[in-house]
Amino acid sequence: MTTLKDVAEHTGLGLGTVSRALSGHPNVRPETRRRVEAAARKLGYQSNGLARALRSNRSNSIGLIIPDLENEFYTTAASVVQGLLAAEGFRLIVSCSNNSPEVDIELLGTLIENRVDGIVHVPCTPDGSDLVRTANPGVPIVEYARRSSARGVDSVIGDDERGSAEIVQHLVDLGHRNIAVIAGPSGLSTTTDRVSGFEQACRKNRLPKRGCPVLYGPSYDAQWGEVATNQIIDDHPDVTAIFASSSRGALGALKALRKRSLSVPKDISLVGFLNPAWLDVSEPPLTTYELPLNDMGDMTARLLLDRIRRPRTEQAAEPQVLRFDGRMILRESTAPPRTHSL
Amino acid sequence: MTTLKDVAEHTGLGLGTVSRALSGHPNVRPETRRRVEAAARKLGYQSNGLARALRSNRSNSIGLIIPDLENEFYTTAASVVQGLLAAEGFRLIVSCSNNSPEVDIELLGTLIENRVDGIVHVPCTPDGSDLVRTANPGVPIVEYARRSSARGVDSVIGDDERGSAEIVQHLVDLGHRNIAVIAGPSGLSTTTDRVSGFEQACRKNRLPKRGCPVLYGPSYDAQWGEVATNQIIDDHPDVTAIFASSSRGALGALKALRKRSLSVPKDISLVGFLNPAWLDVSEPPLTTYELPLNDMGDMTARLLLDRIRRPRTEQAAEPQVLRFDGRMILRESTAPPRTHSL
DNA sequence: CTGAAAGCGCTAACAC
DNA sequence: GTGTTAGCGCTTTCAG
Repeated sequence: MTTLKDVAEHTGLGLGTVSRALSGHPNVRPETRRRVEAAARKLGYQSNGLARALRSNRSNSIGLIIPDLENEFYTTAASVVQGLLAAEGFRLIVSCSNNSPEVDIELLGTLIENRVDGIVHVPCTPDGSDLVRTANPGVPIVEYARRSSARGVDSVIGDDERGSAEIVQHLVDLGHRNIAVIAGPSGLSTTTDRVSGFEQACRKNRLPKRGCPVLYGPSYDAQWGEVATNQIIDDHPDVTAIFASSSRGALGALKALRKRSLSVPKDISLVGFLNPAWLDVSEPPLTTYELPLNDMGDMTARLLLDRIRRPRTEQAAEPQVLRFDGRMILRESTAPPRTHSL
Repeated sequence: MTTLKDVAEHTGLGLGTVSRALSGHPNVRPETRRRVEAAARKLGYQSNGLARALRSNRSNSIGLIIPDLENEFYTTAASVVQGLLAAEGFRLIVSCSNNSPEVDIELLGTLIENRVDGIVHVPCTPDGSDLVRTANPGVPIVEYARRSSARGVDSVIGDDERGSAEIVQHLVDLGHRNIAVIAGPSGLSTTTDRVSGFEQACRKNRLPKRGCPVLYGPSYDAQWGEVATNQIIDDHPDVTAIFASSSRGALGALKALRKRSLSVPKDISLVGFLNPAWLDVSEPPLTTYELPLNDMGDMTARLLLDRIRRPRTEQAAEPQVLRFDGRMILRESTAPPRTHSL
């Protein structure tokens, strides 16, 4: 592979000059720059980013850790963040923890090892980015979607609590008093917040506590949604409405209900959470709570860039928590509770 | 940040020994290794991957360029590939070209600059990875899903042609003779292959050429699916079945049909292509052609690893083209052609 | 404006 | 087994 040195020798110029010419440094005669560029092109020169990053101590890359590459909730964020960062000259290194805390830690380590300039992190554990944060106070980290107890870390999250409360209230308004929630893994802030919103609404409306089961699961995926739904139908025959607190969970619930030939909303009402593209061509179209994912991704990228670029002294000492409101989307999956038995 | 040198000084050992101890080199006394490890932990040492990669000329990272981060077709591949590579000690750098040839080229350049050990590429143009290939004959590249004219590049693709032909044949068997296809951007091999399969089936069954319009579009996304569907209904009233040749296209078609209150399959039959998770909870569940994405992703990763690890001389001189067969999934979106007018 | 020189942090040869 | 040394390819002083 041709190096800067090769170009220097080829042009008879010094290494420094060639470097400056190629990196757009002002103090270079236009004529010289042209010569260098011509030689570089001719020799097929490709600058070595590793060497540059090592020397200049800036890698121009940002790490992103999401728990699931096949969940639109996270890939939307990835997409938005990558778009914005690319425009600012940063590369995005996307990695996926599969919701495993061990992998998560390991990935954080690798990112640090590769000297990324900043990290967007969807933590898989309550203490989240803490380990890395303490080991490495230098790298700016923004937590996305879920927040953790890590200190000195900004976060951009949706107002899950309020969203949950709102959507449950809608069910109550229709007359439901026995509502089940398909929750995610306990310990994640999203789960906690969504369940908390649910319980808040229950309390406010004096719903019977034991008539409103909360099913914590191993993940947010469709399979768990399916299992949980079957469990609800089997073990809680009084339940007339299900709140699937994630998009994949809703998908699973839909599948389970369909397999059992239960009609939504005639036999049972179903609401989702989040609004993936397919949710309004489902049978039936699902009532849900939409979060402004584009704005959230946008803000995540901006916040991180700001942390990277502004000297620390200028910045707010306290980490920021930016919470985004969503809105309910009424579709056709809810109705007053059934009067017949299943 | 603490460096190897710091650890060396702290332990009173030489730089080389410390390096060996930490990288698991056999020739180190266990006792010494323990001491080094303790010191490293105590000082919060984080090895610098950039320096290692620069020196050892191996970055342990693989680049992946996909055209769309929000399309499950590609993210599934990303997920599978990343899983396999992670197990082998490689990092995956995911980037997204947004189907823009310029961005695509640029991303390839960045990957090369950062000295990735290999590249998985979904090309956005007919000549694909060619530019980089010629500029940089050293880096192994595997093209995924779409193949290009680039020389010396392996590819792993689905048998789009046969899949198309099969699914169109199903429509013909039901009695349809006026079938429209919502195709993607012309020039992509997937588009070409799918259209070619379609035309093959048309010819074989002597369908009227001008009664079977092919709508090429700007992208594979849902919006184009919607636009195309409207166009078909408006401009081709004889069409009784639509072949949406991508998953997002099918989603758009479904939305358009729903908006016009056309019933599938009573008014019009609709088949999709590929089988995202939500496709069987849609209204109606869509008949489609499923590709073995997991196997394809798996093979992509293996092929690339092999190219990276095996000396070039041992390898097949000719680039390989691995074509994967899929299978039709019959659901409820097709029926004999309508006998009424719309 | 340009050249020379000093490293960034690490690995790999080579001596001991 | 361990220490020493020479760079990987680049940026960035510092002189001129």
